Amino acid sequence: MSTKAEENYLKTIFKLSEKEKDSVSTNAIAEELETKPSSVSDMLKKLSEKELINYVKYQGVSLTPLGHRLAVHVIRKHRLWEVFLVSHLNFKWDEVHDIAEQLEHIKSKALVNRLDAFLNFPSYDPHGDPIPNEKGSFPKSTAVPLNLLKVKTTGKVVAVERDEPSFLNYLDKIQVSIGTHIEIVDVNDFDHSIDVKIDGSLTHISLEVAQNILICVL
Amino acid sequence: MSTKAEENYLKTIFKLSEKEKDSVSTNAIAEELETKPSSVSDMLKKLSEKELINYVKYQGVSLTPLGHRLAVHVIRKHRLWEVFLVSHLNFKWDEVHDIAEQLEHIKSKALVNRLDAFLNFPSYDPHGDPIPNEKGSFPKSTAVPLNLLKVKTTGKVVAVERDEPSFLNYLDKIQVSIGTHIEIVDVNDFDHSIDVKIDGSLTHISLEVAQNILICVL
DNA sequence: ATATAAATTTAGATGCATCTAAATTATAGT
DNA sequence: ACTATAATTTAGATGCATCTAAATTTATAT
Repeated sequence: MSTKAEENYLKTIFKLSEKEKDSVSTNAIAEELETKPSSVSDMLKKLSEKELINYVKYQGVSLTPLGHRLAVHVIRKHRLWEVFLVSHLNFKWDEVHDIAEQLEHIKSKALVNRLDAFLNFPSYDPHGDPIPNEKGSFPKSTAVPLNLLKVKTTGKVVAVERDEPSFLNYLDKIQVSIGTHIEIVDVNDFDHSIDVKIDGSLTHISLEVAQNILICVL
Repeated sequence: MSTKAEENYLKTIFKLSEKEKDSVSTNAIAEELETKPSSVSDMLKKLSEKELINYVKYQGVSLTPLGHRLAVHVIRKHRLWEVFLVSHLNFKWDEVHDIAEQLEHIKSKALVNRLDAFLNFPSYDPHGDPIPNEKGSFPKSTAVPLNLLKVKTTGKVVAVERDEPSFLNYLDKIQVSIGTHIEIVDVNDFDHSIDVKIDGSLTHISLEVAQNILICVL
Protein backbone atom coordinates (compact mmCIF):
# COMPACT_ATOMS: atom_id res chain seq x y z
CA MET A 1 0.00 0.00 0.00
CA SER A 2 1.33 3.41 -0.95
CA THR A 3 1.43 6.45 1.32
CA LYS A 4 0.28 9.92 0.37
CA ALA A 5 3.88 11.13 0.11
CA GLU A 6 4.87 8.26 -2.16
CA GLU A 7 1.92 8.95 -4.44
CA ASN A 8 2.85 12.61 -4.66
CA TYR A 9 6.39 11.73 -5.65
CA LEU A 10 5.22 9.32 -8.34
CA LYS A 11 2.82 11.89 -9.71
CA THR A 12 5.60 14.48 -9.83
CA ILE A 13 8.02 12.11 -11.53
CA PHE A 14 5.32 11.29 -14.08
CA LYS A 15 4.70 14.96 -14.76
CA LEU A 16 8.39 15.82 -15.11
CA SER A 17 9.02 12.77 -17.31
CA GLU A 18 6.68 14.22 -19.93
CA LYS A 19 8.97 17.18 -20.50
CA GLU A 20 12.47 16.11 -19.47
CA LYS A 21 13.23 13.26 -21.89
CA ASP A 22 13.93 9.99 -20.13
CA SER A 23 15.25 10.54 -16.62
CA VAL A 24 14.20 13.05 -13.97
CA SER A 25 16.69 14.77 -11.64
CA THR A 26 16.56 14.93 -7.86
CA ASN A 27 16.67 18.71 -7.92
CA ALA A 28 13.80 18.99 -10.36
CA ILE A 29 11.65 16.84 -8.09
CA ALA A 30 12.64 18.85 -5.04
CA GLU A 31 11.72 22.09 -6.72
CA GLU A 32 8.39 20.80 -7.98
CA LEU A 33 7.46 19.43 -4.56
CA GLU A 34 8.87 22.44 -2.70
CA THR A 35 11.05 20.27 -0.55
CA LYS A 36 14.81 19.68 -0.15
CA PRO A 37 16.93 17.53 -2.45
CA SER A 38 18.07 15.50 0.56
CA SER A 39 14.47 14.61 1.36
CA VAL A 40 14.00 13.59 -2.24
CA SER A 41 17.03 11.29 -2.07
CA ASP A 42 15.56 9.56 0.95
CA MET A 43 12.25 9.01 -0.78
CA LEU A 44 13.82 7.86 -4.05
CA LYS A 45 15.64 5.13 -2.17
CA LYS A 46 12.35 3.95 -0.71
CA LEU A 47 10.46 4.08 -4.02
CA SER A 48 13.29 2.17 -5.62
CA GLU A 49 13.12 -0.55 -2.97
CA LYS A 50 9.42 -0.84 -3.69
CA GLU A 51 10.26 -1.19 -7.40
CA LEU A 52 8.19 1.83 -8.33
CA ILE A 53 11.10 3.68 -9.93
CA ASN A 54 14.39 2.90 -11.69
CA TYR A 55 17.01 4.65 -9.64
CA VAL A 56 20.78 4.79 -10.08
CA LYS A 57 22.49 7.10 -7.63
CA TYR A 58 23.44 10.45 -9.11
CA GLN A 59 21.77 9.48 -12.43
CA GLY A 60 18.16 10.51 -11.98
CA VAL A 61 15.06 8.33 -12.01
CA SER A 62 12.29 6.99 -14.23
CA LEU A 63 9.06 5.18 -13.42
CA THR A 64 8.83 1.41 -13.64
CA PRO A 65 5.66 0.04 -15.28
CA LEU A 66 4.28 -0.48 -11.78
CA GLY A 67 5.12 3.09 -10.73
CA HIS A 68 3.67 4.40 -13.97
CA ARG A 69 0.41 2.58 -13.35
CA LEU A 70 0.16 3.95 -9.85
CA ALA A 71 0.94 7.53 -10.94
CA VAL A 72 -1.66 7.39 -13.69
CA HIS A 73 -4.24 6.07 -11.28
CA VAL A 74 -3.65 8.95 -8.87
CA ILE A 75 -3.92 11.42 -11.76
CA ARG A 76 -7.15 9.75 -12.84
CA LYS A 77 -8.61 10.22 -9.38
CA HIS A 78 -7.45 13.83 -9.17
CA ARG A 79 -9.05 14.78 -12.46
CA LEU A 80 -12.29 12.91 -11.88
CA TRP A 81 -12.75 14.66 -8.54
CA GLU A 82 -12.09 18.00 -10.23
CA VAL A 83 -14.87 17.27 -12.70
CA PHE A 84 -17.19 16.40 -9.83
CA LEU A 85 -16.34 19.57 -7.91
CA VAL A 86 -16.94 21.83 -10.88
CA SER A 87 -19.89 20.12 -12.52
CA HIS A 88 -21.86 19.10 -9.43
CA LEU A 89 -20.72 21.27 -6.55
CA ASN A 90 -20.39 24.48 -8.57
CA PHE A 91 -16.80 25.21 -7.75
CA LYS A 92 -14.89 27.41 -10.16
CA TRP A 93 -11.94 25.96 -12.07
CA ASP A 94 -9.45 27.86 -9.95
CA GLU A 95 -10.83 26.50 -6.67
CA VAL A 96 -10.63 22.77 -7.22
CA HIS A 97 -6.95 21.92 -7.37
CA ASP A 98 -6.19 21.93 -3.64
CA ILE A 99 -9.29 19.94 -2.74
CA ALA A 100 -8.55 17.39 -5.45
CA GLU A 101 -5.01 17.07 -4.10
CA GLN A 102 -6.58 15.63 -0.97
CA LEU A 103 -9.30 13.57 -2.64
CA GLU A 104 -6.87 11.88 -5.02
CA HIS A 105 -5.42 9.87 -2.13
CA ILE A 106 -8.69 8.22 -1.11
CA LYS A 107 -8.24 4.50 -1.57
CA SER A 108 -11.17 2.64 -3.09
CA LYS A 109 -11.24 1.17 -6.56
CA ALA A 110 -15.04 0.99 -6.41
CA LEU A 111 -15.32 4.66 -5.49
CA VAL A 112 -13.24 5.87 -8.44
CA ASN A 113 -15.07 3.74 -10.95
CA ARG A 114 -18.51 4.62 -9.67
CA LEU A 115 -17.59 8.29 -9.61
CA ASP A 116 -16.37 7.91 -13.20
CA ALA A 117 -19.71 6.38 -14.21
CA PHE A 118 -21.67 9.00 -12.25
CA LEU A 119 -19.84 11.71 -14.19
CA ASN A 120 -20.48 9.90 -17.51
CA PHE A 121 -16.88 8.89 -18.12
CA PRO A 122 -15.49 12.35 -18.85
CA SER A 123 -12.40 12.57 -21.08
CA TYR A 124 -11.12 15.92 -19.83
CA ASP A 125 -11.03 17.74 -16.50
CA PRO A 126 -12.08 21.39 -16.01
CA HIS A 127 -8.61 22.57 -17.11
CA GLY A 128 -8.77 20.47 -20.27
CA ASP A 129 -6.35 17.83 -18.98
CA PRO A 130 -7.03 14.33 -20.29
CA ILE A 131 -8.47 11.78 -17.87
CA PRO A 132 -7.08 8.25 -18.19
CA ASN A 133 -9.65 5.46 -18.20
CA GLU A 134 -9.73 2.55 -15.75
CA LYS A 135 -7.05 0.72 -17.74
CA GLY A 136 -4.80 3.79 -17.62
CA SER A 137 -4.93 4.96 -21.21
CA PHE A 138 -5.31 8.64 -22.03
CA PRO A 139 -7.56 10.12 -24.71
CA LYS A 140 -5.48 11.29 -27.69
CA SER A 141 -5.15 15.00 -28.24
CA THR A 142 -3.48 17.13 -30.93
CA ALA A 143 -3.28 20.33 -28.92
CA VAL A 144 -0.40 22.80 -29.38
CA PRO A 145 0.78 25.58 -27.05
CA LEU A 146 -0.52 28.96 -28.19
CA ASN A 147 3.00 30.42 -28.53
CA LEU A 148 3.89 27.98 -31.34
CA LEU A 149 1.13 29.17 -33.66
CA LYS A 150 1.78 31.48 -36.62
CA VAL A 151 0.10 34.80 -37.26
CA LYS A 152 -3.43 34.53 -38.69
CA THR A 153 -3.95 31.02 -37.28
CA THR A 154 -7.26 30.47 -35.50
CA GLY A 155 -7.89 27.82 -32.89
CA LYS A 156 -9.92 26.74 -29.90
CA VAL A 157 -8.62 26.54 -26.32
CA VAL A 158 -8.69 22.89 -25.28
CA ALA A 159 -6.59 22.91 -22.11
CA VAL A 160 -4.39 24.95 -19.82
CA GLU A 161 -1.19 23.63 -18.30
CA ARG A 162 -1.18 25.32 -14.89
CA ASP A 163 -3.43 24.94 -11.89
CA GLU A 164 -2.60 28.00 -9.83
CA PRO A 165 -5.57 30.24 -9.01
CA SER A 166 -3.49 33.30 -9.99
CA PHE A 167 -3.11 31.96 -13.51
CA LEU A 168 -6.69 30.76 -13.82
CA ASN A 169 -8.07 34.03 -12.49
CA TYR A 170 -6.04 35.91 -15.06
CA LEU A 171 -7.54 33.75 -17.80
CA ASP A 172 -11.01 34.49 -16.41
CA LYS A 173 -10.18 38.18 -16.56
CA ILE A 174 -9.15 38.09 -20.22
CA GLN A 175 -12.14 35.83 -20.88
CA VAL A 176 -10.23 32.73 -21.81
CA SER A 177 -11.76 29.40 -20.87
CA ILE A 178 -11.93 25.90 -22.36
CA GLY A 179 -13.62 26.25 -25.75
CA THR A 180 -12.76 29.92 -26.31
CA HIS A 181 -11.83 30.81 -29.93
CA ILE A 182 -8.53 32.64 -30.38
CA GLU A 183 -6.86 34.14 -33.44
CA ILE A 184 -3.17 35.08 -33.56
CA VAL A 185 -3.02 38.70 -34.75
CA ASP A 186 0.66 39.55 -34.25
CA VAL A 187 3.81 38.16 -32.62
CA ASN A 188 6.36 40.47 -31.02
CA ASP A 189 9.86 39.24 -31.90
CA PHE A 190 11.47 41.03 -28.95
CA ASP A 191 9.73 39.39 -25.96
CA HIS A 192 7.63 36.88 -27.89
CA SER A 193 4.46 38.35 -26.49
CA ILE A 194 1.40 37.94 -28.68
CA ASP A 195 -1.57 40.01 -29.83
CA VAL A 196 -4.63 37.81 -30.02
CA LYS A 197 -8.27 38.23 -30.83
CA ILE A 198 -10.41 36.56 -28.18
CA ASP A 199 -14.04 36.17 -29.17
CA GLY A 200 -13.66 39.26 -31.30
CA SER A 201 -11.77 41.65 -29.00
CA LEU A 202 -8.02 42.32 -29.13
CA THR A 203 -5.80 41.34 -26.17
CA HIS A 204 -2.08 41.27 -25.52
CA ILE A 205 -0.60 38.26 -23.70
CA SER A 206 2.89 37.34 -22.54
CA LEU A 207 4.94 34.37 -23.75
CA GLU A 208 4.61 32.71 -20.35
CA VAL A 209 0.84 32.82 -20.51
CA ALA A 210 0.77 31.67 -24.15
CA GLN A 211 2.96 28.67 -23.34
CA ASN A 212 0.36 27.46 -20.89
CA ILE A 213 -2.66 27.66 -23.17
CA LEU A 214 -3.18 24.63 -25.40
CA ILE A 215 -4.90 25.15 -28.71
CA CYS A 216 -6.57 22.91 -31.21
CA VAL A 217 -6.06 24.55 -34.61
CA LEU A 218 -9.24 25.00 -36.64
CA MET B 1 -4.69 22.04 12.22
CA SER B 2 -5.68 18.57 13.35
CA THR B 3 -4.22 15.30 12.08
CA LYS B 4 -6.20 12.29 11.00
CA ALA B 5 -5.28 10.42 14.17
CA GLU B 6 -6.35 13.30 16.38
CA GLU B 7 -9.69 13.51 14.62
CA ASN B 8 -10.26 9.81 15.07
CA TYR B 9 -9.57 10.07 18.77
CA LEU B 10 -11.97 13.00 19.17
CA LYS B 11 -14.66 11.15 17.26
CA THR B 12 -14.20 8.10 19.47
CA ILE B 13 -14.29 10.12 22.67
CA PHE B 14 -17.47 11.79 21.44
CA LYS B 15 -19.07 8.44 20.68
CA LEU B 16 -18.09 6.90 24.02
CA SER B 17 -19.20 10.02 25.91
CA GLU B 18 -22.76 9.44 24.74
CA LYS B 19 -22.98 6.17 26.65
CA GLU B 20 -20.45 6.34 29.49
CA LYS B 21 -21.74 9.24 31.58
CA ASP B 22 -19.24 12.07 31.89
CA SER B 23 -15.68 10.83 31.51
CA VAL B 24 -14.23 8.27 29.12
CA SER B 25 -11.50 5.81 30.14
CA THR B 26 -8.20 5.19 28.40
CA ASN B 27 -8.97 1.50 28.05
CA ALA B 28 -12.34 2.13 26.46
CA ILE B 29 -10.73 4.36 23.86
CA ALA B 30 -7.99 1.81 23.20
CA GLU B 31 -10.52 -0.94 22.67
CA GLU B 32 -12.70 1.16 20.37
CA LEU B 33 -9.72 2.23 18.27
CA GLU B 34 -8.10 -1.20 18.36
CA THR B 35 -4.87 0.19 19.69
CA LYS B 36 -2.89 -0.06 22.96
CA PRO B 37 -3.71 1.89 26.12
CA SER B 38 -0.16 3.25 26.13
CA SER B 39 -0.67 4.74 22.69
CA VAL B 40 -3.89 6.28 23.93
CA SER B 41 -2.09 7.88 26.87
CA ASP B 42 0.39 9.48 24.49
CA MET B 43 -2.35 10.89 22.33
CA LEU B 44 -4.43 12.12 25.26
CA LYS B 45 -1.49 14.16 26.45
CA LYS B 46 -1.25 15.78 23.05
CA LEU B 47 -4.97 16.46 22.73
CA SER B 48 -4.92 17.95 26.20
CA GLU B 49 -2.06 20.29 25.28
CA LYS B 50 -4.12 21.42 22.30
CA GLU B 51 -7.04 22.06 24.68
CA LEU B 52 -9.28 19.67 22.81
CA ILE B 53 -9.95 17.48 25.86
CA ASN B 54 -10.07 17.79 29.65
CA TYR B 55 -7.56 15.31 30.90
CA VAL B 56 -6.50 14.47 34.44
CA LYS B 57 -4.09 11.57 34.64
CA TYR B 58 -5.71 8.30 35.69
CA GLN B 59 -9.13 10.00 35.72
CA GLY B 60 -10.37 9.69 32.16
CA VAL B 61 -11.19 12.42 29.66
CA SER B 62 -13.99 14.57 28.32
CA LEU B 63 -14.18 16.88 25.31
CA THR B 64 -13.71 20.62 25.68
CA PRO B 65 -16.15 22.81 23.73
CA LEU B 66 -13.45 23.13 21.06
CA GLY B 67 -12.89 19.37 20.93
CA HIS B 68 -16.62 18.80 20.80
CA ARG B 69 -17.00 21.15 17.85
CA LEU B 70 -14.22 19.42 15.98
CA ALA B 71 -15.61 15.94 16.67
CA VAL B 72 -19.08 16.95 15.52
CA HIS B 73 -17.66 18.45 12.36
CA VAL B 74 -15.86 15.22 11.49
CA ILE B 75 -19.05 13.24 12.15
CA ARG B 76 -20.96 15.65 9.94
CA LYS B 77 -18.52 15.05 7.10
CA HIS B 78 -18.61 11.29 7.58
CA ARG B 79 -22.38 11.12 7.41
CA LEU B 80 -22.75 13.51 4.49
CA TRP B 81 -20.29 11.47 2.45
CA GLU B 82 -22.22 8.32 3.32
CA VAL B 83 -25.38 9.91 1.96
CA PHE B 84 -23.55 10.84 -1.23
CA LEU B 85 -22.13 7.36 -1.68
CA VAL B 86 -25.49 5.66 -1.26
CA SER B 87 -27.77 8.12 -2.98
CA HIS B 88 -25.58 9.13 -5.92
CA LEU B 89 -22.98 6.42 -6.41
CA ASN B 90 -25.30 3.49 -5.68
CA PHE B 91 -23.29 1.94 -2.90
CA LYS B 92 -25.15 -0.27 -0.44
CA TRP B 93 -25.41 0.79 3.19
CA ASP B 94 -22.90 -1.83 4.29
CA GLU B 95 -20.25 -0.65 1.84
CA VAL B 96 -19.89 2.99 2.72
CA HIS B 97 -18.41 3.10 6.21
CA ASP B 98 -14.77 2.46 5.32
CA ILE B 99 -14.78 4.89 2.42
CA ALA B 100 -16.43 7.58 4.56
CA GLU B 101 -13.74 6.99 7.21
CA GLN B 102 -11.27 8.31 4.66
CA LEU B 103 -13.41 11.07 3.19
CA GLU B 104 -14.24 12.52 6.60
CA HIS B 105 -10.68 13.81 6.95
CA ILE B 106 -10.72 15.93 3.79
CA LYS B 107 -10.21 19.52 4.87
CA SER B 108 -12.36 22.11 3.12
CA LYS B 109 -15.22 24.00 4.72
CA ALA B 110 -16.53 24.93 1.28
CA LEU B 111 -16.55 21.32 0.15
CA VAL B 112 -18.62 20.10 3.12
CA ASN B 113 -21.16 22.85 2.81
CA ARG B 114 -21.55 22.52 -0.93
CA LEU B 115 -21.86 18.78 -0.61
CA ASP B 116 -24.54 19.35 2.05
CA ALA B 117 -26.45 21.65 -0.31
CA PHE B 118 -25.99 19.25 -3.26
CA LEU B 119 -27.54 16.50 -1.13
CA ASN B 120 -30.40 18.81 -0.09
CA PHE B 121 -29.34 19.15 3.54
CA PRO B 122 -30.15 15.60 4.64
CA SER B 123 -30.98 15.05 8.33
CA TYR B 124 -30.02 11.36 8.52
CA ASP B 125 -27.38 9.17 6.95
CA PRO B 126 -28.08 5.77 5.32
CA HIS B 127 -27.93 4.06 8.74
CA GLY B 128 -30.40 6.55 10.21
CA ASP B 129 -27.77 8.43 12.19
CA PRO B 130 -28.52 12.13 12.58
CA ILE B 131 -26.39 14.60 10.59
CA PRO B 132 -25.43 17.79 12.44
CA ASN B 133 -25.88 21.01 10.51
CA GLU B 134 -23.13 23.54 9.78
CA LYS B 135 -23.49 25.02 13.26
CA GLY B 136 -23.12 21.59 14.85
CA SER B 137 -26.63 20.93 16.08
CA PHE B 138 -28.24 17.54 15.61
CA PRO B 139 -31.82 16.90 14.52
CA LYS B 140 -33.89 15.71 17.48
CA SER B 141 -34.98 12.10 17.55
CA THR B 142 -37.17 10.04 19.89
CA ALA B 143 -35.93 6.65 18.80
CA VAL B 144 -35.70 3.73 21.24
CA PRO B 145 -33.69 0.49 20.94
CA LEU B 146 -35.92 -2.39 19.83
CA ASN B 147 -35.11 -4.48 22.93
CA LEU B 148 -36.77 -1.92 25.24
CA LEU B 149 -40.18 -2.22 23.61
CA LYS B 150 -43.02 -4.23 25.18
CA VAL B 151 -44.93 -7.03 23.49
CA LYS B 152 -47.55 -5.88 20.98
CA THR B 153 -45.81 -2.56 20.38
CA THR B 154 -45.42 -1.57 16.73
CA GLY B 155 -42.81 0.81 15.38
CA LYS B 156 -40.72 1.88 12.44
CA VAL B 157 -36.95 1.37 12.12
CA VAL B 158 -35.33 4.80 12.07
CA ALA B 159 -31.67 3.94 12.62
CA VAL B 160 -29.14 1.22 13.35
CA GLU B 161 -26.26 1.67 15.75
CA ARG B 162 -23.55 -0.39 14.10
CA ASP B 163 -21.69 0.03 10.84
CA GLU B 164 -20.10 -3.38 10.32
CA PRO B 165 -21.00 -5.05 7.03
CA SER B 166 -21.66 -8.32 8.89
CA PHE B 167 -24.41 -6.63 10.92
CA LEU B 168 -25.86 -4.72 7.99
CA ASN B 169 -25.85 -7.78 5.76
CA TYR B 170 -27.73 -9.70 8.43
CA LEU B 171 -30.35 -6.95 8.52
CA ASP B 172 -30.63 -7.13 4.74
CA LYS B 173 -31.15 -10.88 5.06
CA ILE B 174 -34.01 -10.52 7.55
CA GLN B 175 -35.34 -7.65 5.45
CA VAL B 176 -34.80 -4.89 7.96
CA SER B 177 -33.88 -1.47 6.61
CA ILE B 178 -34.58 2.14 7.54
CA GLY B 179 -38.37 2.56 7.44
CA THR B 180 -39.27 -1.09 7.97
CA HIS B 181 -42.30 -1.68 10.22
CA ILE B 182 -41.77 -4.06 13.13
CA GLU B 183 -44.15 -5.48 15.73
CA ILE B 184 -42.97 -7.11 18.98
CA VAL B 185 -44.72 -10.49 19.13
CA ASP B 186 -42.99 -12.14 22.10
CA VAL B 187 -40.00 -11.64 24.41
CA ASN B 188 -38.01 -14.60 25.72
CA ASP B 189 -37.18 -14.03 29.39
CA PHE B 190 -34.25 -16.46 29.33
CA ASP B 191 -31.93 -14.88 26.73
CA HIS B 192 -34.00 -11.79 26.00
CA SER B 193 -34.30 -12.76 22.37
CA ILE B 194 -37.38 -11.44 20.61
CA ASP B 195 -39.99 -12.70 18.18
CA VAL B 196 -40.95 -9.92 15.81
CA LYS B 197 -43.19 -9.51 12.82
CA ILE B 198 -41.33 -7.78 9.99
CA ASP B 199 -43.59 -6.55 7.22
CA GLY B 200 -45.96 -9.37 8.06
CA SER B 201 -43.60 -12.35 8.46
CA LEU B 202 -42.38 -13.74 11.79
CA THR B 203 -38.66 -13.61 12.66
CA HIS B 204 -36.58 -14.38 15.73
CA ILE B 205 -33.78 -11.97 16.66
CA SER B 206 -31.17 -11.92 19.42
CA LEU B 207 -30.85 -9.31 22.15
CA GLU B 208 -27.61 -8.04 20.64
CA VAL B 209 -29.28 -7.38 17.31
CA ALA B 210 -32.33 -5.79 18.95
CA GLN B 211 -30.14 -3.41 20.95
CA ASN B 212 -28.73 -2.02 17.74
CA ILE B 213 -31.99 -1.33 15.96
CA LEU B 214 -33.59 2.00 16.83
CA ILE B 215 -37.35 2.26 16.62
CA CYS B 216 -39.81 5.09 16.48
CA VAL B 217 -42.95 3.83 18.17
CA LEU B 218 -46.12 4.31 16.14
C1' DA C 1 -6.11 -1.80 56.18
C1' DT C 2 -3.49 -3.84 53.20
C1' DA C 3 -2.38 -7.01 49.54
C1' DT C 4 -3.55 -8.04 45.00
C1' DA C 5 -5.48 -7.09 40.64
C1' DA C 6 -6.71 -3.88 37.18
C1' DA C 7 -6.07 0.38 34.85
C1' DT C 8 -3.04 3.73 33.41
C1' DT C 9 1.24 6.01 32.50
C1' DT C 10 6.26 6.30 31.47
C1' DA C 11 10.50 4.83 29.22
C1' DG C 12 12.57 3.50 25.36
C1' DA C 13 11.94 1.68 20.40
C1' DT C 14 10.43 1.73 15.52
C1' DG C 15 8.93 3.55 10.92
C1' DC C 16 7.65 7.52 8.18
C1' DA C 17 8.60 11.96 6.23
C1' DT C 18 10.96 15.61 6.76
C1' DC C 19 15.02 18.85 7.86
C1' DT C 20 20.16 20.94 8.17
C1' DA C 21 24.87 20.42 7.61
C1' DA C 22 28.56 17.90 5.82
C1' DA C 23 30.50 14.77 2.50
C1' DT C 24 30.63 12.85 -2.00
C1' DT C 25 30.14 12.57 -7.02
C1' DA C 26 29.43 14.62 -11.53
C1' DT C 27 30.10 18.45 -14.84
C1' DA C 28 31.97 22.20 -17.20
C1' DG C 29 35.62 25.57 -18.26
C1' DT C 30 40.06 26.44 -19.13
C1' DA D 1 43.54 16.72 -17.32
C1' DC D 2 42.35 19.54 -13.38
C1' DT D 3 39.86 22.25 -10.61
C1' DA D 4 35.83 24.91 -9.27
C1' DT D 5 31.05 24.58 -9.05
C1' DA D 6 26.82 22.34 -9.14
C1' DA D 7 24.13 18.30 -8.10
C1' DT D 8 23.37 14.67 -5.17
C1' DT D 9 23.78 11.72 -1.23
C1' DT D 10 24.78 10.60 3.67
C1' DA D 11 24.72 11.46 8.61
C1' DG D 12 22.34 12.86 12.25
C1' DA D 13 18.02 15.45 14.02
C1' DT D 14 13.03 16.31 14.75
C1' DG D 15 7.95 15.42 15.12
C1' DC D 16 4.18 12.17 14.59
C1' DA D 17 1.91 7.92 15.71
C1' DT D 18 2.60 3.82 17.11
C1' DC D 19 4.54 -0.27 19.87
C1' DT D 20 6.41 -3.39 24.06
C1' DA D 21 7.85 -3.76 28.59
C1' DA D 22 8.21 -1.83 32.97
C1' DA D 23 6.62 1.25 36.52
C1' DT D 24 3.03 3.58 38.85
C1' DT D 25 -1.55 4.65 40.46
C1' DT D 26 -6.25 3.38 41.55
C1' DA D 27 -9.73 0.06 42.77
C1' DT D 28 -11.26 -4.28 45.14
C1' DA D 29 -11.75 -7.81 48.24
C1' DT D 30 -10.99 -10.02 52.25
